[in-house]
Amino acid sequence: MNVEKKVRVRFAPSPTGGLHIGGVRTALFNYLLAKKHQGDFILRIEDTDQTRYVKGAEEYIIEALKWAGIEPNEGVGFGDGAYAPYRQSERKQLGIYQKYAEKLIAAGSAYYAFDTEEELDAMRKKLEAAKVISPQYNHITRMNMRNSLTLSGDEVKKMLNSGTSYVIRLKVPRNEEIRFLDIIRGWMLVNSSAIDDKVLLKSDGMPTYHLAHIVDDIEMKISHVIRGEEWLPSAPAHVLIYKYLGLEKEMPQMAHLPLILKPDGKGKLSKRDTSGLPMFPLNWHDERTGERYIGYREIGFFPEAFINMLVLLGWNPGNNQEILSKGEMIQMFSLEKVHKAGAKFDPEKTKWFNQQYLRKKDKYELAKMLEPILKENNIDLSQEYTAQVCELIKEKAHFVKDIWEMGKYLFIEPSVYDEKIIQKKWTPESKKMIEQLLTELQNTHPFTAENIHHTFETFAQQKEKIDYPLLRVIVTGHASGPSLANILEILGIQKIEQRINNAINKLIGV
RNA sequence: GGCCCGUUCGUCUAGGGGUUAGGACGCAUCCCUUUCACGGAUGAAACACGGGUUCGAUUCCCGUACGGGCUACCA
Repeated sequence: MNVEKKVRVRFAPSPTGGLHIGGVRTALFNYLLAKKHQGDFILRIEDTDQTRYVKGAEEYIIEALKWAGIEPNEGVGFGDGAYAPYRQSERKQLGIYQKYAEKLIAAGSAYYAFDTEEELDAMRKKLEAAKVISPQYNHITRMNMRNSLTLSGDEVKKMLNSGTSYVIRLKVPRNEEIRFLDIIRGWMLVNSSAIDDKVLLKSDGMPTYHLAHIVDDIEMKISHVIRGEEWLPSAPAHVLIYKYLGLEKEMPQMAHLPLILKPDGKGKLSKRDTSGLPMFPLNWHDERTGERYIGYREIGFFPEAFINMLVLLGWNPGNNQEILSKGEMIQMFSLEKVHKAGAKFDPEKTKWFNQQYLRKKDKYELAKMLEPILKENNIDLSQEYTAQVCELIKEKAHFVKDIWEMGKYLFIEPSVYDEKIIQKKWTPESKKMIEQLLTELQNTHPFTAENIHHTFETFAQQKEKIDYPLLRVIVTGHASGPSLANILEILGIQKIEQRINNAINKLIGV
């Protein structure tokens, strides 16, 4: 390992849709490694497949990274560094990839192939019919195809000049051991015979991922390639390309992250998964397909909780700490501690993380976050009042919106009353008890939870037993909730009076 | 099918040749609380299987099973 080399990592998504949480985790791990080593974190857009380009995806990726707090310091949307442009379609215009592809051809490590789609199809069908175990364009089959290895030099020249459509393929050798080190998995050993002659440059002049990412990683001086495990099978081909380019020494270190798996069932997490929590950081609307997906931001996740949950999917700090600030993550992060096995996504635990962060929030902070919901419901109360409600309800909530849902009765007078309690507890005598108690409450000064509690006690001692569940239902409508004295304190005596009177009027006929 | 990767409680994981195999989520019971929640306590719950290596394997090696990934002019 070259210790002199500055850590430069990149997140390189293709703009083919909304960034799903697996992608965010990959970005996060890249970010953490960069920050830990005071390195650079780059966003590169890999838009080499024009047929799959989705409008808005790039903006989505940028916004998602910003929201999650894992911002690149270089690249598309984050300011050009010394290696612009950072969009592969733009880099293609500069002829960067063509140059490398031709270099490989000149070295005899790649070749032109003129086969049409139909010819390729026919070849595969033929191989399948012949029960060839893995039908692919490789060191054997290429000799039966139309390419610069089988055609004469003159023919090739003629076809090239006449504008015949072609691709450039990697000439993968027969029976050669390819070895490389993966930081997470250790040494990998693969025989080249298992690798096909990958297309490097497509007929539209665009590079494939295989060529493009290597060229860019080299030119952008990337030190570590951190990507998902789905890339592991093609990594040996990539090693070969570095070698043929004479860039073995400059090859970045590799780290293949374990996949995030579906919570139930099998397979890797997909955007369509409906296990209860979103698969996207932000709302995503695909204009082309019309599909809509909700995001973590929109259902009320805190970005800190979101990345905390993600970082622990496949990594842990080596102790029992689970709530980690971004600073702590950076400090403790290391690729060596990344797990090898895939991690099943657990929605329950994910919610728990948000709950932990919610509890740590200050009541005024929460009140501010609750404001939009209150506004929506035309509720206009002082911030102090809202803050008190937040303080009281937050222990029960997972999300800010839970405070609204669970504490609604603190904002709005109840119109319905828990039926079970009413049926069981409400009697003509209840009215008297409640009214007497109200009088005592009116004489409670100052109107604090402590004094209210004291009023209850003396009332119960000197007058009669208090039916707490009934009182609670009359004031809040609900059979359960936080301490009644606390609720009463927040509501204040005026609201209590009003609620009790209204409730009695409604219930009297029951 | 072929190639590659993986396998510790239901889930996320710690650990690692000799441990009562630890923590967290979830679950259950109890305590606290006039209720729910929070908090506290307790409990049920795991080294996939078979062979080696070894005095001793959950830990190392090899197989098998199972799971996953890849197998495009997609990334």
